[in-house]
Amino acid sequence: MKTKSMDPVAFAKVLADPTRQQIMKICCCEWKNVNEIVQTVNVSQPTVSHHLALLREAQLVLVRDEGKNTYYTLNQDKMALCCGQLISTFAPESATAEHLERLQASN
Amino acid sequence: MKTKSMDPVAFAKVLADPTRQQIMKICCCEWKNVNEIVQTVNVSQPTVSHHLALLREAQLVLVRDEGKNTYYTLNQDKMALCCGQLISTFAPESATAEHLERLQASN
DNA sequence: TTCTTACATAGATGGCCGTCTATCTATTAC
DNA sequence: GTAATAGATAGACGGCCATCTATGTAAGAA
Repeated sequence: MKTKSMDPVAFAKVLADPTRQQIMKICCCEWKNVNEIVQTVNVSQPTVSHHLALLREAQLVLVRDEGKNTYYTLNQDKMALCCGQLISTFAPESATAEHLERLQASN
Repeated sequence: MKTKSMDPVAFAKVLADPTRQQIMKICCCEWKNVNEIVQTVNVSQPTVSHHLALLREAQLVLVRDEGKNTYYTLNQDKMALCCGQLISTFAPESATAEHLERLQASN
């Protein structure tokens, strides 16, 4: 599956919540099931499920079902792509943007 | 003045509005006064001033007073810095993150 | 001074969203 | 089968925020 970009406003809205960013950090670089996430954050299980649903719709997490458990991990490629889009839109003259441009051209 | 980073949640909250992103695009790479911005977006002048105040507090715009007029431009360095922070936090294993790391190390 | 233009501020309002409790579904164990 | 556990869904509620109108302030023009 090819990773596509998304509307920068929608992307920012997904990031604009402390609980959601906490969840994203928890399942960054590793797979976590819902209970593991619930035990770390300070909100109820339905609230965590709600946030995970938003992240899933935005394709910012990858999901894997395994028996009774559902495992989530952060979709880093999508994150990098969306952040790159922010930079090329809102910091096109920065050194960072030039660097990413070169990186993209070398593909 | 040295550009500092900021809380990623606060950063995302500022970006999480279509009118605000529109304003940011308008004054990206050039200085615009408030009336020029008002004439482009579809909201009232006080609403534009409100958004500009938020962007100013977040130091995502630079301000220049000139007689009756107030000119704004997008702070691209701050944008690049905050986006870089997002990448290193939420996409640390991506190729993009590695490249930015090298870029930062070469300073 | 008076008027006008540029912009900011104050206060009100309506809608969105993060949270909760309650419940439902599905899978495994007994 | 029943029970228990994992997770999702539904509905309600409260707070935050984007927007508006009205007004304030400051700077140039007449």
